[in-house]
Amino acid sequence: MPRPTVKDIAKTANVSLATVDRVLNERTGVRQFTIDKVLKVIDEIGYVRDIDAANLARRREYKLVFVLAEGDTHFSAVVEDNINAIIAGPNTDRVALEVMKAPVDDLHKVVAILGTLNNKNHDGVAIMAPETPLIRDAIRKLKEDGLAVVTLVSDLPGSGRDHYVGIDNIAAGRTAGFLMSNYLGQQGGKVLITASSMRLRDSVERRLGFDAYIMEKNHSITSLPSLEGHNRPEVLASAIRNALDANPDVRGFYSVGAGVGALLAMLVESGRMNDSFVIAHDLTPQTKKGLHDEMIDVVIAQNIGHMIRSGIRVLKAISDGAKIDAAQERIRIDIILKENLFHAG
Amino acid sequence: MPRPTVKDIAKTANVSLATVDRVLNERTGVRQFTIDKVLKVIDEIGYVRDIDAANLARRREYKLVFVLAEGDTHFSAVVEDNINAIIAGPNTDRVALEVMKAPVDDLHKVVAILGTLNNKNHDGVAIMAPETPLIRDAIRKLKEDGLAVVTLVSDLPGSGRDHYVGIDNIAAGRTAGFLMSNYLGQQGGKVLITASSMRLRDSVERRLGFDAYIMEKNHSITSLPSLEGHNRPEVLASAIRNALDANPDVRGFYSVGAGVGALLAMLVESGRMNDSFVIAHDLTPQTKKGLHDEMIDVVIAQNIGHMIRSGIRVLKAISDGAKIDAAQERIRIDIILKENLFHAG
DNA sequence: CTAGACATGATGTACGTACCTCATATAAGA
DNA sequence: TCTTATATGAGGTACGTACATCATGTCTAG
Repeated sequence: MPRPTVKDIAKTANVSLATVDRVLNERTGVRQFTIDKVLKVIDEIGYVRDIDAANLARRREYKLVFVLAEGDTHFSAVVEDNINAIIAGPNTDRVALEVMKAPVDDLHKVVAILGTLNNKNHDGVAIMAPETPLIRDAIRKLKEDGLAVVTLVSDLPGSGRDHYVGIDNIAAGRTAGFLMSNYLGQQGGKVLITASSMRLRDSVERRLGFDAYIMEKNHSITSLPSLEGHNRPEVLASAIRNALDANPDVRGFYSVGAGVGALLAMLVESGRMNDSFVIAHDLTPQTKKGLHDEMIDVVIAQNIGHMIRSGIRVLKAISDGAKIDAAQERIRIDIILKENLFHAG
Repeated sequence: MPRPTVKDIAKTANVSLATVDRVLNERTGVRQFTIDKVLKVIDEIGYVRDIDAANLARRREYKLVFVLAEGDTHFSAVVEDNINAIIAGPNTDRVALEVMKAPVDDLHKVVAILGTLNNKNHDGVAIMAPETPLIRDAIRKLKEDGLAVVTLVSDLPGSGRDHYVGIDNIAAGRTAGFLMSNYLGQQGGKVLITASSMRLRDSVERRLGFDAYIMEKNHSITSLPSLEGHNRPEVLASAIRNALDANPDVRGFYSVGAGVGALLAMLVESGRMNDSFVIAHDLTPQTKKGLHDEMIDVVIAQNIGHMIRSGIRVLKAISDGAKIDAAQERIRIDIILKENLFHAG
C-alpha cells in the first residue's frame, strides 16, 4: 500500500484538507482539540511529508554558504576545490551553494562575513574556523536568527552550532599514537610534533589523543613539545632543525596540522628519510607526494568530498526540521598508506 | 536564474511541449531533424530533468532487491540487519526494499531466486554471492531483461553487472600486509592465514594483496597456506592447531574471511594472545569483542550502512539512466583499532 | 438579537513532469 | 484527387504539497 498523503489524513481525521494543511504548516486558526486530533491521526497512519513534492510546491531552494578561514593553503584549497566541484556540477538537489573566505589571521573579517548572513539571504552556514570567543558569538547570533549552522573539520563546542561535521580528532590522534607505537615498538624513542597553530581545535585535539595513547600504552616513547609554524615554512623549518640538534634520538614525526613541506625538507636535510616513521594529516598534493615518495608512512585523513556532502545534507535536514541520521553522517577516520592511496581519490 | 524547465526547451526550440515530452521520453512520432533540434537546445540551455518532479508525476517507486548468499552467519547477519533497518525506517525516498536469501552452500537456490526476478517485478538487484559460472549467467540474464544489477562486497567481474559496491579487496590485503610488516619488523616470522572458503572472491583478493605486499617489501615474513573452515568452526580449529604445532614460530594471524571464533579460541588455547599480531576483516559482534579484549589488533572493514546506501543510490541512478559519481560511491577501507572502535559504530 | 471573532470547509492555482486524447497540417501513395 | 500515414500542436489531468481566497458555521460579548 502506498504511503499515506494529506488526503488520507483528512479522510481519517474527518477534517478538510485545508485544516490538515493548517496543522501541518503550523498556520493559525485551528482549535487545539482539532490540532491534537489531526496529529494523532498523522502518527497513527504513519504519514511522512513528501519532502520532494513539498519542495516542488514551495519552489524551494536551499541557500547554503561555506565560510572558510583560510589557513593552511593546501588543505583549505582542497576543501574549496571540492565545494566548487559541486557548484560546477548540475544542480540537481535544489541547493544553491556559495563559498566565502577570509585569511585565518584576520578573524575580524571572518566575523564580518558571518555578520552579513541572515535568514533572508540564507538557510544554512557551514563554518571552518579557529576557536575564538568572537567567532562563537557570531555563530550564536546566526542561530538566533534561525539559520542552520554546522562546524566543519574543527568544532566549536559551546557556540550553539547544530552539528559538527568532521572526524573525531581525539580518536584520530589516538590512532596516530597506535601506529607510531606499533612501529617504534619496545625500543621507543622521541617523537617530534609539528603544527601550524595550536589555536586550531583540531590540532590540539589530535595532540591530546596522541599523548593520551602514548601515556597509557607505551612508556618508552616521549613526545616533544609542539613546534608551530604559523604558516611560515622557514620558521617551522628552523624550529625543527633546532629540535633535531637537541634531540638526535628522534625516531618519529607527527604533523598534526599543516607545515608538511617544511617537515619533509628537514627530513631530507637531516638524512632521516629512511629510518623515521612519519605520520601526517589530510590528503593534499603535498602529503600525496610524500606518501608516494615513501617519505610519509601514514596519512590520517577525512574524505573531504564526503564531508562537504554530509554538511549539505545536514544543513538541509536542519532547515527542514528533519532528524539527522547520526550514523550516516559520522565522518570516518581514513588511514591512507601508499598501499591504498590510489583508492582514496 | 532558476533552472530551465521543459517549457524553456519548448520556447527556445520553437516546438510544443508535447514534442519536447516525446523527445525526452523517447516516444515515437518525431522526425530525426526535430529530435536533433530539441536535443541541441537541451544541451545549450543546460536542462536537467527534475527527477523529483518526474518521479512524482510518474508515481514511481524503485523496487529493489538484495539477494544474499548467506555464508558467514555473522557478517551476512550484519548486512541483513542494516537493510532491515532501512526498510523499517520511514520510506522517504521512493524505494521499496526487499531481502531474499539462500544458504551459500546451495547456490542453485540463489540462482533460482535470481530466476524469479524480472523487469515487471523489480527495477534493480544487489547481489552478494560467490563467483561461479551459474551465478554469472543468472546475472547476465537479469541485465538482458533490463534490470539494474550491482554486486555487493564480493565482485563478479565478467557477469555484466553495472557496478561493484564494496572495497577494493586487493588494496585491503595490501593494507593488512603493511600493518603486519610494520609490526613484525625486521625480525619477521610466519603468518597464518585463515578463511571460510577461497571460492569467495573477496577472500582470494585479500590474500593476493597481502602476499604481494609481503613479497615486495618484507622478505623476512612467510605466509603459510590458507586454512579453510567452510563455516565449520571445529574443522578450522583443528586445522589451526595442526598448523601451529608444525610452525611454532608463527607470530601473525590474518583472517581474510570468516572463522574468527575458531581463530580466537585457538589463540587462547595456544597461549599466544599477547605476543601475536592479529588482523581480521569486517566488524561483527565477534570482531568487536576481539578488539575490545585486545585479542585482535586491527580490523579491516567496510561500513556496511554506507555500502547498502551506496548500493541503493547506484541502483536508482542506473534505473534513471543517470551518471554515477564514482568518487562518491567508492567504498573506503576502514582500519578499525580499539582506539577508534567506538566511532566506527 | 446581532456584530464580530474565530474555526472550519470548499475550492482553485501552482510547482515540473508524465501521459493521454484530439485536432490539424503535411507529405506520400493509390 | 482522395486516402492514409506521419508529424506536430493544443490542451487536459494527475502526482503530493503549499498557499490563497471566500463562504459558512458557531460562539461570545454587548
